[in-house]
Amino acid sequence: MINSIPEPAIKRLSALYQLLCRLEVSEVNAISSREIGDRLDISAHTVRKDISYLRESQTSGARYTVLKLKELIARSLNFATSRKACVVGLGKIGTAIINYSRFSSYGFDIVAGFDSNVNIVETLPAETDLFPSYMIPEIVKEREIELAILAVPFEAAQLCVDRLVKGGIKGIVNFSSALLTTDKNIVITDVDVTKELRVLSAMISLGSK
Amino acid sequence: MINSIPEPAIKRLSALYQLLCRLEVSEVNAISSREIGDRLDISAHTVRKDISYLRESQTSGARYTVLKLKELIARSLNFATSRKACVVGLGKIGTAIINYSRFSSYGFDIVAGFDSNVNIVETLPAETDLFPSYMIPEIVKEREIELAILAVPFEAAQLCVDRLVKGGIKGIVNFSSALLTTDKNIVITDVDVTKELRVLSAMISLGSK
DNA sequence: TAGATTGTTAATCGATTAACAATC
DNA sequence: TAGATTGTTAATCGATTAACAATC
Repeated sequence: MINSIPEPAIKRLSALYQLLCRLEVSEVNAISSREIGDRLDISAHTVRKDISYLRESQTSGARYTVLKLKELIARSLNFATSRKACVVGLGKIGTAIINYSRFSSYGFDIVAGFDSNVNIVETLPAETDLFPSYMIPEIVKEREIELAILAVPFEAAQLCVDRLVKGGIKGIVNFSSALLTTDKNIVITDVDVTKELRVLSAMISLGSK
Repeated sequence: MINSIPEPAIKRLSALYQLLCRLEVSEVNAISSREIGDRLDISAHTVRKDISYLRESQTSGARYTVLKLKELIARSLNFATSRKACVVGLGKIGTAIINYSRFSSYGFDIVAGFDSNVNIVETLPAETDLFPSYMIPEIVKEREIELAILAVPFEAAQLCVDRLVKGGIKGIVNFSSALLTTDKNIVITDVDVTKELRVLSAMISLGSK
C-alpha cells in the first residue's frame, strides 16, 4: 500500500525530513505547505501531494506540526531504525567521511573502513575499525552492513563493488568516477563532481531550468 | 531550437559523454544505442531519443562513431570551451578537490581557492592561488569565474553563496549540508552524503526502484 | 543483398499542477 | 465565525517507450 511512492517523491521527502530536523532545532512548531515549498524550491501542491503518499487518510485544515510530520516521514521511509554503513577507500575523501562524526546522529553507524593499502589500515588514526580490502565480504556479512560509501580510485571501483555485493550490501554511494555494474536489486547513487560541473555547465549554456 | 533539451536528458547526455571519453581511451570506434543503454542502465530508446535532441536531422542506419558522437555532444552542450571554477572552503573535502588535478583535462580550470581562515590560506600547499573568503566577490569578478565548489561548514554556507553571487557566479556544487537560497538564474546542485544515504535507505525499505 | 541499426513520429505512461470540499 | 490550509481527485503536462520507415 505505502509501497508505491515515486522516486522523485522519495527524494523530496528526504529533503523535507532534513528541513524538519533543522526546524525542530530552531524550535519552529508548525509550517505550511507553502512555506515548505518556498524553502525547498518546489510548489506547495507537490509538497502536499508528496505528504499524501504517506498518510493514512486523516483530513485536516491546520498547518503541519513539525514534530508530527517528521515522525510520519521517519516512520514511512524507515528513518527511525539505524543502518550500518562502511567506507571503502581511505584516501582524502574517504578519511574525511569516516571522521565526520555526525552520521550516527542521523541514523547511520559507520562500523568499518577498508583500504587495499595495509599500511594505511594500520596507521590511520580513526575511531572506526579498519580492515584490508580483501576482508570486505567477510566483515560486511559479519557486521550486517547494509550501506557502503565507495571512495576508491576509478580502477579499483568495480572490484570493491563485487566484494561488497558478495558480502550482501544493499546500497552504495559511489564517489569514484567509475561506471559501476551490478544486480538490479542493489541501489547505487553516483556522486561525481566532474559530472556535476558538466551538468551545471550545460544548464548554464542552454539556459534550461 | 537546440535550447529545449529536457533536464533529465542533459544529465544522461553528460553521463554518455563521460562514457564516450572512456571508450575513446580504450580505442573503441563504434557503439550501438543498445550497448550504450546497457552500460548506462537506460533503454536504447531513451539513448536514441536523447541524441536526437542534438541532431541536425541526418538519418543514418550505422552505429554511432565514438569520436563523432562525443564531438556532437561537446558542441551541443558546450563542453568544448573550458570554464573557470573555484573552491570555497579548504577543509578536508575542499583540499581533496582542489588538489585533484584531473579537472583541467575535463575542461574545468580551478583558478582560485578561498577559506575564512587566513592561516590556512597562507600555509596550505596548493598549486592554486588561495585567498581569504572576504575577497570572493572581487576575485570571482576579476578572474571571470563561473562555477564554484562549496565545501564550507553548514553555518558559513549562505554567506559564501551571497559573496559568490555578488561576484557573478553562475553555478554552484554545494557540498555543505545547508539548504541554500538564491536567484532563480543561478544553478545549484546539492551533494550531501547524508541525504544520499537516506534516499538509499528509503529505497531499500520500500523496494521501489 | 539481407540483417542490423538509426532517427523521429505517435502512443503510453507517470508525475506535477490545479481545483475544491473538508477541516481547523 | 471567517480566513487559511490541508488532502485528494481530476486535468494537464512532459518524459519515456514503442514502432517503423529510412539507411547503412
